[in-house]
Amino acid sequence: MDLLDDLNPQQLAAVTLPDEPALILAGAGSGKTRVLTTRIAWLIQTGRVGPAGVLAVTFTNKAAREMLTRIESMLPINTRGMWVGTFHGLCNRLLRAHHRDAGLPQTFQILDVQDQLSSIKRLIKAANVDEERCPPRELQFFINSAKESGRRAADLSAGGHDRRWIELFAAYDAQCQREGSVDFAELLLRSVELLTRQQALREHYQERFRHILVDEFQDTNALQYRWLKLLAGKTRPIFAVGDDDQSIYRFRGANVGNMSDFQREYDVRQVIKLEQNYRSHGNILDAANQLIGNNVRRMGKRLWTDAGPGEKLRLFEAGSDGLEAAWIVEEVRDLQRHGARLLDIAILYRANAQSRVIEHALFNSGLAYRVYGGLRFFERAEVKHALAYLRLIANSDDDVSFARVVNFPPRGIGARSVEQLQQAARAAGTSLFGAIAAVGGRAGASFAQFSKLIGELRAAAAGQSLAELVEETIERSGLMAHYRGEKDGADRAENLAELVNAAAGFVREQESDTGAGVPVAGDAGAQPSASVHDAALHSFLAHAALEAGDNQAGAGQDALQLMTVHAAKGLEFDTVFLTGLEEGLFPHENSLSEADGLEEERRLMYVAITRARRRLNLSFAQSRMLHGQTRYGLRSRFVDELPAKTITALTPRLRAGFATAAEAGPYETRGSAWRRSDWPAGAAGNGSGHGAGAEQGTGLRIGQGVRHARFGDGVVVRLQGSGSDARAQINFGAFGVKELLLAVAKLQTS
DNA sequence: GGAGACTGCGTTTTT
DNA sequence: CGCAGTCTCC
Repeated sequence: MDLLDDLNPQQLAAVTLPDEPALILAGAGSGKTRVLTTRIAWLIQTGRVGPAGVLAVTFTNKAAREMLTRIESMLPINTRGMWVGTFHGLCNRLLRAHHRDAGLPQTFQILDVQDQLSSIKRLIKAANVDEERCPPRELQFFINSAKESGRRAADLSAGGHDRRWIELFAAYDAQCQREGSVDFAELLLRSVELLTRQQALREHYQERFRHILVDEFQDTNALQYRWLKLLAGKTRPIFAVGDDDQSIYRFRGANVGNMSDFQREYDVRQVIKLEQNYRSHGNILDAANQLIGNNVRRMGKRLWTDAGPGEKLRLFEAGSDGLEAAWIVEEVRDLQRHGARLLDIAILYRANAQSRVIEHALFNSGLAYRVYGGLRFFERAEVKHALAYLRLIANSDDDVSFARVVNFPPRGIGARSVEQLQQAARAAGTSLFGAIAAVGGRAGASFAQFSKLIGELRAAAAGQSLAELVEETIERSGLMAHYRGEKDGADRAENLAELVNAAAGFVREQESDTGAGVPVAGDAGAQPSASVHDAALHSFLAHAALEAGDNQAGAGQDALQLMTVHAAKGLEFDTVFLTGLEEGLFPHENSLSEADGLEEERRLMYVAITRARRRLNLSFAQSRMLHGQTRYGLRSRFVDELPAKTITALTPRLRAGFATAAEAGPYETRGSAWRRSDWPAGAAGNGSGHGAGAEQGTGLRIGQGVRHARFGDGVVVRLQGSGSDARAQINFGAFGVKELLLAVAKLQTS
């Protein structure tokens, strides 16, 4: 059977496991996705299950798509009946099909994080609560945490929580219910409640889904686990794939404990470990294994490869963050000279703020780069504005959207008018839109005009394609004209135009197949939708909320890949630069006070290391500009946890640094081959201007040795100001650290 | 209603 | 330092 060709024994065992609960511990690069998809294909091919009996859950849309693509390439079957998607996408599908039983309008809107926040802000204002006493973000976190642990306001006791918060939680849920909107956590909670309450429905799905497969199981939260258990019932096997060593989302509610709970609760007989790694060379894996071995709470796993040791890891100590960036530029150029593509090189960091210095250096060097993790397409303000109009067309009671665009583009409806309308709405118990008739005067006339616009767009929609509706909406709402008239609005206007394309593309995809996250008629208990166009619009809006879209265009271009370690999870690169390996930054200082915080940081480091296929470059800086001031960091403890024999330490020509000599503690350099550093002329200047303040023009840089007539030999630890105000802090050892005005002080460089 | 000053804040973030 | 969100004044 060619499906099973080339699987290693453990993979084969996992793929062909009998129908029983299974836990697959899949190490980084061990062929996890392959096992998951081959398992599905094998189950179908051997007739153990039909496509409609498969439920496969992932966390990201990308992973879900990848899974579908692979299955389709393995089997000549229609994946239409299969439920493959994200937790949220599948919940959306479930709730659309059974909206009545779930107590929702069929047209319920999905609130993304921003929508939810503005909804909460509106609520706080309406309840006359002081935002100081109740920060919206904190309330949002409170509500989401509660929901993700399966609790509603009624389930919370006042003890421990502020009673006001619980009241606001209840009021928020009531507001969402009234407006027909559902936040991300609600999608899950509503589904869990629906399945818990409706026995017949639950049994229907338990009967239907004969095999349930879960990806990245270590990232599931309490509610998602409950959801899985409800669908599996007592009989259906769950095939859970995960890696406890790659659990890095605890701060978002993920509970690694689900893995051992699952093992216990389902009496999993055999945990299959996938430990053969097909990604990285030996030295990289040795480093990863030794590092993660320092974690106490593990299920236990050791990656190995038959690819040979490969290159050693390289460790670079930079004088400053700017110099670290300059070094990366040099190294990248070197790799390029040896034929490497930029696309295969990643620069990773712990926190987004670190990217700026690196971007600066890359920009000046002319190297192409792409930063992941910014605003995504459907999260952009202009796109959200357009979507708000579309949502109003779909459901005029959507107050979130109403408030967002009633005066955007500006049409003379101010805060006072909106307040007036809000009062009228509250008095009459209607939505904002529904209260328009109750407002008189000039404000009333403005509102009526807005209402007319929405009504006309809705009427026109009946005879239009989705793309035409989108286009007409952005034109007649005035959005397009607004951005065209703005001096920096060209990009935004372009994004609006792109939204029309996105709508057209979406419809095309719908027609060719039925992807996850789309309401499907024909499921048990499904209620037919009102009209074809309505359905298309609603699907599109759900799609926009559930899939934020690509980070940016140009993904395939040959450019360096910059991202946080979190964002790199699941990806791999020939060469990885892992930067900012300093105490306080990685591991992050905030994590040290949390229980299990250090272990999670170490798992993060483990994820970072295992991204590299051939080359892994580690770096840290003696000084780093953070929050407007220079900080001196020590080398990360994680660096010292790596096996010395896998590392080559590099050094810049001038290593006499303040941090090194006086503060860095045990600083012997390990590894053997010291590299004769070949700084390009002016490299120090390159990294300046940004990281280390006034390096430029002073002829000095951090870490440089200098001689003063009175204080003797010293080391530059900080530079600030420029021109005649340029000053340097210099450590003169016995004389202490002095701040000198460079225009005055006579310094000799040494 | 909107541009420009002012303040406060600063891990990570699949949906 | 750089930004996002708020405030103030026209």
